[in-house]
Amino acid sequence: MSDNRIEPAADRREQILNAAMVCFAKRGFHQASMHDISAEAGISVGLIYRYFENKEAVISAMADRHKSEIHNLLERARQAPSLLESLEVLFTAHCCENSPQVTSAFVVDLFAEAARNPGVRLLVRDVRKTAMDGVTDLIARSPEAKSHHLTPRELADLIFAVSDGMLMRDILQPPELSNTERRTRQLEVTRQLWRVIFDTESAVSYA
Amino acid sequence: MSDNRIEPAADRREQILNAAMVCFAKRGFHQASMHDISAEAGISVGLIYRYFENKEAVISAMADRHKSEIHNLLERARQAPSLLESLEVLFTAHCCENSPQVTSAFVVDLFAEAARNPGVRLLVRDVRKTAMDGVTDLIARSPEAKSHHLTPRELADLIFAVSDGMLMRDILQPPELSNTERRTRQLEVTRQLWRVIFDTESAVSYA
Amino acid sequence: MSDNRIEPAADRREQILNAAMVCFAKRGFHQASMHDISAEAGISVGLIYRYFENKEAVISAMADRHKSEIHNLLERARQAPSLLESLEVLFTAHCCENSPQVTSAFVVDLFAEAARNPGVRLLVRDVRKTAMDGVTDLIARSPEAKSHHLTPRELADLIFAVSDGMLMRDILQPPELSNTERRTRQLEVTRQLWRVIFDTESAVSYA
Amino acid sequence: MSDNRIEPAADRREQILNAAMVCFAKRGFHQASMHDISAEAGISVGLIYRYFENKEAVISAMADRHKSEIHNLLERARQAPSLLESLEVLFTAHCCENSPQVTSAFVVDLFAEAARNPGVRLLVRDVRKTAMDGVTDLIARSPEAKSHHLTPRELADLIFAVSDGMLMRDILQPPELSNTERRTRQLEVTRQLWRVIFDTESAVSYA
DNA sequence: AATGAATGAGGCTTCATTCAT
DNA sequence: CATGAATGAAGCCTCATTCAT
Repeated sequence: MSDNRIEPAADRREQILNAAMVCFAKRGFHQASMHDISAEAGISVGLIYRYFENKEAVISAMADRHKSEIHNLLERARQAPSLLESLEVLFTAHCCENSPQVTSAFVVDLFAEAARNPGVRLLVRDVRKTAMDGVTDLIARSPEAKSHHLTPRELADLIFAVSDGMLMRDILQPPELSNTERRTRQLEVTRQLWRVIFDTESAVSYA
Repeated sequence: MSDNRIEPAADRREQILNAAMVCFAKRGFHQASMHDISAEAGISVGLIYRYFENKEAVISAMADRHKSEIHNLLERARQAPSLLESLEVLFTAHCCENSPQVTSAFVVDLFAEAARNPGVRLLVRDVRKTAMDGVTDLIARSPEAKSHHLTPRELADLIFAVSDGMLMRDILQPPELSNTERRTRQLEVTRQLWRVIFDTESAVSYA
Repeated sequence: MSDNRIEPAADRREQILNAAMVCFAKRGFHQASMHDISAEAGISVGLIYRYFENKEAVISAMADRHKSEIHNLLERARQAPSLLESLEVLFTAHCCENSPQVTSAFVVDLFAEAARNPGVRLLVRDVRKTAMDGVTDLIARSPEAKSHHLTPRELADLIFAVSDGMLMRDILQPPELSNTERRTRQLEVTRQLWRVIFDTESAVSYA
Repeated sequence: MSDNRIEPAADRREQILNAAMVCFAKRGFHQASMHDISAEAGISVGLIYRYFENKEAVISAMADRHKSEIHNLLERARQAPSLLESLEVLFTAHCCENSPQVTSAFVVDLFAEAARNPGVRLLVRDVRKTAMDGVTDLIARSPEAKSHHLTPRELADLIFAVSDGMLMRDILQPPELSNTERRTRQLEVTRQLWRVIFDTESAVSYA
């Protein structure tokens, strides 16, 4: 009565997408071959075509998974006890093997793809919008932001820019760096952003 | 006595790199074929190989051009009359057809390539370091930053993150958007960042 | 229940190698294109690469087949009732469509390749050594050679030199010559060699 | 009054052919590129086409040079004081840097080419005929062969076969072997051939 | 006479995709 | 459902040859 027989088709799709994610992160969308993916998944090439119309469809499905992963991330962020902790969740997801869909290399590739592929662009745009709305809401509800002279939306804009920028920064790290180390570095910037946005000392220093 | 015969070899390289930039921005490094590039440059495929050992070498040369373009950008930023204006130069270079080497799509592709290609990674890392040092210096010399509670380096970190993040955001814009419009949007964020970092009102609001 | 399904993979390799042999003999290793081979084999180009890593590997496999063909030849020679008949087997193998791996043009190309390609050189050297040992043994066991003033090894040296030389001679024959005719000419030389080495009349004439 | 200005055109041809010989011996006819040859000759590619219609013509000219080299060789052999010494000259020409046109690798390539290229085949056939006639004559005039039970032509056939066979054998030698060493090995076989053909002891042993 | 930039056909190889089993 | 052999278009690169200078 193992639960991997409940929805075999869906499972297969997952299995393939997991393998594809490994390959895409390792080699990039267009450098990873269907054979790479089938080998990583331990199945035959032909089987992939039973579950996905073509390679493009795998990429799209991947982007879809990214979308739902971002949703989860947002949910986790929402449940954090404070806004700072929410931000820390958002900013370090790509240093966490639980969220392989947020790997820096993958996300950057996703954007590169979005730049040429209208379908992916729409999808990513949609993801960003949802995420942005979520974070705006998060901020709006946080006591710290109440009296800030920037609107919640403006703050969310900034926060997302920094988050994306850190993804790109992460790519330049030596690949042998551990997740924990990379996480530490990302947290430093998070805290700086925090202080810049909310720290009252900035006021004092100008007094 | 036309001036297109002064340095034929160097000119050819430039011509090829210009064409390559167009193709890379349009289709991505690995999706652009050598034939695409030769056609865009109006020459034969074989000729490219007189000037570049292989496609990889074209990509590297491209990354090199990006490096010097960033140097120029930094110089221009340095000459701006105020720190805010420096930042505006830095943040809008990719909305300007004078700087095709800073096109958002190209830069994102460059990072995607850096994620797998150690040679490109080192180069991009080097570019970032130089640029970061330049901006840190810029900040250190600006009166506004003197009494800031974040160090110039920390501020530069933030500024770069935002700058990179905005590149990624730029990619999601509809492609038909004009440079001016895109520029306007980028400037909004720049100003928000500025206010967050330096605006004294933030202090007041906490009073 | 046709017997062409027994060992599909091995059969494919054979099929490809057979086609390659035809092409190599007709045009030479480096003049024969992969397309030529695929066309001769009646398959697609890509399929060759499922069975051989690259063209070099096809050449090597070809050299390997030559090796085993030479082994067979030696075996046949060993089973001949007399040394003379053994030599006739050895000297006329290249005039026989049963042994396409000993075609003169192919063997000469193999040596030409051996001159530049260390891998092939080692392989051919190995083949020669084995063959030489076999022939030396053949001679040592023959009654005619017992009292010869040259050692079996020295005789084998000579015999091989003549055999190789006849391959080269064979190349200069008009291509329209039939196998039987070419065979006849080769046998003449074989018999001359025989008489020179073993004929007692040579003694008489000096008496 | 330097003599390299008497026939500039002829000199250029020689210079090119010398370079071509180096390249052909090193890489083979079809693996050597026109650029290789021009670089070896220290001239431009285009210049080769002023002296030769195309690559094929260079190969043919090369074969022609081989022909005259063989003529010279024959002349030298003819002037040797004894038949044995004539044979030694003939059998070791390819171990001598004075005769680069008889390099083993080159000659084998020439035969490989002759197998597909009718023009080259005719030429090589012609060379062999002349050489064969020369050697037949040499033998006919030598006292040793007078009373031999094989005709001079038959002996020449054998001698040529051995000579060619030794060329092929030479190819398998390790490339680092010096000319002197290779020469020594070739002479051993020459002497064995000699003893087999002419040594009276062969008679005695059968007595 | 000499150069070498330029061309483009053609070679090797890969890979998305199909289909018989 | 699953396999993997098979296809062939397309990509990278080389090289014989030409031609403006």
